[in-house]
Amino acid sequence: MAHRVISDDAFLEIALDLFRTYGFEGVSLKMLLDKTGLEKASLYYRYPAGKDQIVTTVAESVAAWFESNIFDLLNGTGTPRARISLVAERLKEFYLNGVKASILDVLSIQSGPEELRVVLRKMTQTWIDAFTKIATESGLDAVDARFRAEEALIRIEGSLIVARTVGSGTAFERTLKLLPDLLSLT
Amino acid sequence: MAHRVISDDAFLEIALDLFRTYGFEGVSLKMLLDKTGLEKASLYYRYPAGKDQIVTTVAESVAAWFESNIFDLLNGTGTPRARISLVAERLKEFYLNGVKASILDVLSIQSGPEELRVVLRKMTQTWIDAFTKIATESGLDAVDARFRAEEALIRIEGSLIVARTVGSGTAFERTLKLLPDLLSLT
DNA sequence: GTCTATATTAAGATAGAC
DNA sequence: GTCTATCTTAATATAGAC
Repeated sequence: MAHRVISDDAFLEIALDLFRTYGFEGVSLKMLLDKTGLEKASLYYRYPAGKDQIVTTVAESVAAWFESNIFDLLNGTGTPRARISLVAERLKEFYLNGVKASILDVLSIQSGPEELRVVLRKMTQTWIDAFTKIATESGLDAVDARFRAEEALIRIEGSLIVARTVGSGTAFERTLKLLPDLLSLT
Repeated sequence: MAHRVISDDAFLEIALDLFRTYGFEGVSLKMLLDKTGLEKASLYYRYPAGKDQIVTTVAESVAAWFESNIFDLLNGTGTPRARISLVAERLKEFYLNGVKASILDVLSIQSGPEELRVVLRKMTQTWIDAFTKIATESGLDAVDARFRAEEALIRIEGSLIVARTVGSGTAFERTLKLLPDLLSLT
């Protein structure tokens, strides 16, 4: 077969889609090779530590995406309500109306490298912190703001599970609509 | 090695613990054999269809346990608040304060047999129905009751994920405490 | 930096003795 | 109804040509 190339970004996007769909153990190198067109040895050239390194890189790239597309926006300018409504739109796209799973869910299962779980734990904390901050801006005291921030993330994750289990994104879309009120935003 | 026997119930309990910890693809037959003491051929004698059949049987046994320990109780006698508080206790035990994962979460990932997802979907619907019924008894209209029932399940599932990701059961235990209010129970 | 070819290990699965 | 022994396939991983 002739040389084939695929950018690192395109590779990671395909890998993300596979991992969030089938989980770490459910994705084989063969699936990654078939979807990306790479050959096995080329994959190992890019990621010498194999699947462990790929899944960790995927999680880091998602964390980076959230950083610049969700968290920075939450901490940005404009009214809290305007910011959260834009965040809800982007979450809706990232999770494809509840069709695509959360990596905080699927990849936090006890499998794969410990380093992966560290990345996910840090991303979770950053998310809760950002929600806490925007709730605080709306006048809530620190304890209540953090409480509501955790509740908001809980409902996002929980509604994604229910969406997946019953096969309908309704619950997830309703959660997104409620986000401003959940965080008590002005 | 001498003959070893293990009851079907004990086998399924060990299998449940493995599957909810490592997921379907994360559990190998070898892990099941090591934990149960059975040999491979004996396992196939009990479950000719192998891992697919085992995980489906596990899910069915959990569904049966919920039926008689959670759903029947929700549909039983006593004030709604008294019933839900007993249910919360049992959920706390089943999920070991948030340490153990939900099979509606871990086993609903796109892996394993389709039959498994059917069992999980049915169990989810039964759960939502039971929550809806008890909320209706407290005076909520049908639409609002169902709405709150879904929210309650969403928060249980979501708080289990957050508990697992951050490594603390606090969020899950708080959800259980809030259950009566979430369902607006009298 | 990607390829073909090969090696190694583990997983799922079955045959047949007891 | 469990066991030992064996089989087959798939997964991870590497060597070396281009």
